[in-house]
Amino acid sequence: MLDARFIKENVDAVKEALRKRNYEFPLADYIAIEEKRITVMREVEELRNRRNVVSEEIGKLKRQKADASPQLEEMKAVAEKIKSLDDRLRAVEEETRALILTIPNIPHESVPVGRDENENIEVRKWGVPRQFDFKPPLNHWDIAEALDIIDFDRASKISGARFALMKGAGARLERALMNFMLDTNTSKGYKEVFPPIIVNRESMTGTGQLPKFEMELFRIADPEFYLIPTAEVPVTNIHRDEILKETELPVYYTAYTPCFRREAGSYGKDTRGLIRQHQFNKVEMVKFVKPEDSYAELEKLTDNAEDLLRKLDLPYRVVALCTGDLGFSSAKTYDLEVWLPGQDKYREISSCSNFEDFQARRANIRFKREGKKGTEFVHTLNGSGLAIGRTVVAILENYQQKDGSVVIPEILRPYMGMDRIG
RNA sequence: GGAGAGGUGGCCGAGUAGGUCGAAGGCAGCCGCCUGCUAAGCGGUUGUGGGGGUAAAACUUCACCCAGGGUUCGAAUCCCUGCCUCUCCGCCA
Repeated sequence: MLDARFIKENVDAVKEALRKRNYEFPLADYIAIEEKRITVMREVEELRNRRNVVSEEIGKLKRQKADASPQLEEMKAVAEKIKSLDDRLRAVEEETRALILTIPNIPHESVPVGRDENENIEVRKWGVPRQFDFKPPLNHWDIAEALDIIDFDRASKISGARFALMKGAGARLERALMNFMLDTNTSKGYKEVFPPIIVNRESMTGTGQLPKFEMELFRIADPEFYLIPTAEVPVTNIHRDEILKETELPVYYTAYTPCFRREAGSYGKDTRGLIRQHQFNKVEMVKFVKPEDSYAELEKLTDNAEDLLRKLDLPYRVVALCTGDLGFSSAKTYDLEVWLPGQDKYREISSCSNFEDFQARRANIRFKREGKKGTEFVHTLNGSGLAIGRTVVAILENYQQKDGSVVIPEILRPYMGMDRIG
């Protein structure tokens, strides 16, 4: 959420930001209603002041056993007026809040301007895609089914499309990756947490999934809850409605959680395999930092995610998302894309974002500077480290052998208790 | 699922015959004083958000005693609903 006053004082900048994002928004309507909100608010406050003053008088008169009927008469009218204006104020407030919650974040000045994902900018590349002495390299689902480590058919019997049943070494690989990632992240100062994975509406609003993206979430109807689409939601909301001490910052968390996504509107995409599932595992990193540090922290966060890929010896590239491809809440995002020989292209495996104070304002996460009065919003960041299902895909495809087996990356062997599947 | 108890400021904890309560008192914190160090002692001070105001302050005003409604000229105090916490019983991994 943007600051209401900031919008008013920087109309042109906001307009420009929305335009760069190809985002349609009735900004003029919003500003008009916001001005009305202030006007009505002043009116109500003036009346309330009058009420406070006269009510005190009435109290005094009554204690002196004096007659207060003229004041009582006046206050009756005032009270009525307050009530009706209050109703109006509430309506206007709801309207402004509903609107402001659907305005996306303003892209950072370093974000490349572009229409869609085709205009994202490659920032760097690491590793060299392997040359196979057999052709063509297989898709991960063919590899996995041949090894009997992922069973898509039975998963669809149990649940439906876009679910997977991991078996034997496949299940073990999933668990090994989870542990490897958590161990690596905690060694870099991230505190491990294991949060609830069903959350309330406030938490979803805090990080920006609601109200705009209800269609992408699994919802539990009664009582109302939501399944998290990413650990970002519960972990960022750990500090919702809190005021942190300056000395506590920065705060780093890492969490493994299952994630649940409707994938509405992606019916044709990635229908086979593990790439796009309704349920998948992910290890996430989340940071709460001081505003002046957040862009340096984004670079560090991205490097932490990259380090996982380097340790697994998987070729990848880093892409800076352009303004048209940026997520709703994000001010700047780097995507990490891992090389997939089976698809002959790079595919997203991590997304690292700086939300600046956009989520902090929604979730009311503040901090207090030493010796200064008042509070400020923190900056929040998060990044996948990493999406586990897609890491499995990358390992199967990059480490496949001519005989159909898959070599386990060096660093995972202690976790796997084997150096080869099949 | 059944039966009770409770939710007050950074913390502890007063405050229910409705008015002078943003809220006693204590602790912690901060600023002074004092004590050759430390402790004790003395005085003062210390919430958040919004509006107005200012160069910035000062200042002023509204709201906030879990949340949302209601009663009333006036509510931390009365009524209703919800959420959360705790205790006992049942059930259960």
